[in-house]
Amino acid sequence: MYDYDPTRPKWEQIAEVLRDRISSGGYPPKHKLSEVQLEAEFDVARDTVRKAVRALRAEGLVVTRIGMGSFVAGRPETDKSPA
Amino acid sequence: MYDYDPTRPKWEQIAEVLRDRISSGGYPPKHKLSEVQLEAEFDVARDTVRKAVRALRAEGLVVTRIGMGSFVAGRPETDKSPA
DNA sequence: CTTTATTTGTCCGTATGTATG
DNA sequence: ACATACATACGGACAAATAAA
Repeated sequence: MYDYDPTRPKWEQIAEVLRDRISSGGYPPKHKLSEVQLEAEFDVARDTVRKAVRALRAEGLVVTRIGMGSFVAGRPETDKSPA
Repeated sequence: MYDYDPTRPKWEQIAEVLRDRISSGGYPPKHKLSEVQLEAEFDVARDTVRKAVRALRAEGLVVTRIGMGSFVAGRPETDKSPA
């Protein structure tokens, strides 16, 4: 289980963990971030997970599509799309 | 119960007690200072408790976060934040 | 096309706690 | 002691979008 710092919001701490997984490569581009899955892993309400994901989305680290899910965003420049 | 010195503000005396608990380790870092709880323990109004907490906050002994609560501050040096 | 399942979006309410008046 | 506002956190319910059978 996770040891949450009571002086800071859970969603913020969860966002940090996810941000770290993304930057470390643990969560590669296209990796799916399921709300229900994160809800279970971090043992929090969906509302809390959504706040964390929203933060990452605001940072451009993840993209969300209704009915599909949230995914780790590929780096803006270094995408292998042919010119 | 507490024996308050009538010649001095209650909040000041309460602040002293709390300051002592913090420095003695009775209240370790991250320990929560609930206004409701202190209100009951010291048998004073919430305003009185708030004045005491405000004093400790001004001294940097506690940190307060909106919607979360007031907590004993960790020492400035021993923060686990990397960068 | 319809049904089912999955997932995000949005709204409701409840509870706790701080900030302010 | 009361009321209002805001922030966190939890839980439920339904809608919308997507995909697959």
